Amino acid sequence: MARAAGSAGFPRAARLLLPGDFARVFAVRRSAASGPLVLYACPALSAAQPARLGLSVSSRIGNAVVRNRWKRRLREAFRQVRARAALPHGNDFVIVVRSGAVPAGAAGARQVEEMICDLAARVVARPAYAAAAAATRQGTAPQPTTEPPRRRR
RNA sequence: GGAGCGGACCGGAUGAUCGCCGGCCGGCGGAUGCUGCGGCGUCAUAAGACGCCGCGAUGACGCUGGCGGGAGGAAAGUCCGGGCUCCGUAGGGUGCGAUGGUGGGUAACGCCCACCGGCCGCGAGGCCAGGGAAAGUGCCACAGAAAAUAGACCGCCUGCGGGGUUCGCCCCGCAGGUAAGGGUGAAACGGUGAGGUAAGAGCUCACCAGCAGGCCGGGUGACCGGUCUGGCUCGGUAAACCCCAUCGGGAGCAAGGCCAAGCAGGAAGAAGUUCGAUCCAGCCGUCGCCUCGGCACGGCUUGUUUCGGCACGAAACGGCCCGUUUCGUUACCCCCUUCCGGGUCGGCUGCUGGAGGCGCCGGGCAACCGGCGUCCUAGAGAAAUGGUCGUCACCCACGGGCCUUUGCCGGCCCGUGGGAACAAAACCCGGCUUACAGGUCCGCUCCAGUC
RNA sequence: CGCGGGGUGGAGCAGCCCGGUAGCUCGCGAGGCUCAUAACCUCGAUGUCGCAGGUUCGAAUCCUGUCCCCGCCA
Repeated sequence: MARAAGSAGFPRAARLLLPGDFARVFAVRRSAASGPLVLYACPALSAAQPARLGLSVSSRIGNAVVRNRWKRRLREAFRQVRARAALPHGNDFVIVVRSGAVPAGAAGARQVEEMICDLAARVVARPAYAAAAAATRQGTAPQPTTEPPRRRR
């Protein structure tokens, strides 16, 4: 099991790494957007599990340096927020980057942290999300995990 | 001092703290499998419980501590070349593609070095797809008479006819000669001089330029120098087709190997029988043997087994042909081929020590090669090398002070504010190309000044 | 990783193979027709042919390099 949520570390277990994880999060279709970021959320299989993060930065954003800069900035911000226990447990998040400019410096880092907290709180607070969470935890509706994400075609 | 040419190199340093990736060394827990990890099933849900399978005392797994390591000169673009892996093998011709002075370097190259030739620059130097146009085909707009086996628009000359005349000749037409002169064009079929002619013309001659061939000398060679002969002169374009020479089998680490898990199969298909050998079977024969049913030997075949040859079909063989190899050829099944469909996309490995870096010596003009010594320097995988706060160094702007100067310029110090590029390994190397803040060093050229 | 296509007035496309004049439709501007608008008629303007270099007398076209956009395969 992963270590306690109060820890400041950011182990691999706190990351979304498999294509299936991403597909499940996108299939739930619960998102909020603010500025350059879009945050997708999905109830995890166990509600006590600490929050997990996945990143999606397309090549449209910039070259490899810019994309890596975004990912590091977001991982660091997520780590800080997670250490303060400011994120609701039992959720998986995927953050999609929409625009190119990376916020720099300490002020930029704080800004990103606030943005993540705000977006996560907004998505999780919705009534529809609570219903989805209940359905997932019941185990009666595990369809989003197996359903392919490209339904809009 | 100014302007410039060629080459080599650096790509911030350091500290605190919090993180990430992988390596090594520990500590604690840890089973006659009830406690760990992975998977499956059932039940349930807040973490879970139970069962089964596999792994784990060579220590799995969890927690935790320490040590040392962690992007580039282009890691980039993916434009070439190789290693490596698989395609059972990597053959000949043709096609296709690439390359294109010569010699060398190299694992190899479209790369590098040296040299040759051409062009540019006062020079240091720079650039060049730089084989063949007398093997063939095509094209050369507009202008111009004519644009490629040359060609008569004006002009010049001769002859004939007509007309005019100041009797010198002039004008018009026709036929012919002529490439000297005109003008066009990117390009007009050698140049100068003399002879020659009705006028002219390489028509002839001398010299020069250029072409082809022979010989001599130098060089490994590209080529250079000299000499003789020839026809007297030959347009450009091959980054137009083409010819010649050389090279190239295909795919790519998502290659390939192992483990786990999972699923579902279906449809269609062409081509043989003649010959040789052989096994079995049957029939016939034999002054053969004998326990009278067989054995032995020989021959035959509408049969039959296997092999070979030939023929046909398919594949290896992703252009085609030949050749080679494999499989198949009465029907069904199997096999083979083609088409459609289904499942997986998890883990381990390949995975980093190599055509490797540095130093010295030797060979070579050099690229590079050889020897010796020494060093170990990233291995991620939704993809690690980062965040924050300082200090120092660098650059820019502004302000102030000092030095220098007639002044501008310039130099040093302090303060404030800002900036700090291009860009991140993805199997590994050798190159090429492109991007790049700022800076360092070496060699050389030209111009000006001083001694 | 491997491969293919494209970049031409404001928009969408021809022209490129086989070099010499950049054209079509819509749009835009002016004028006409109409009481007026649309439609229609006449006229007109607008092009570094993505960029750089080369071959050629001459390049949108041929060659090389480079930048950007779109797509395909596993």
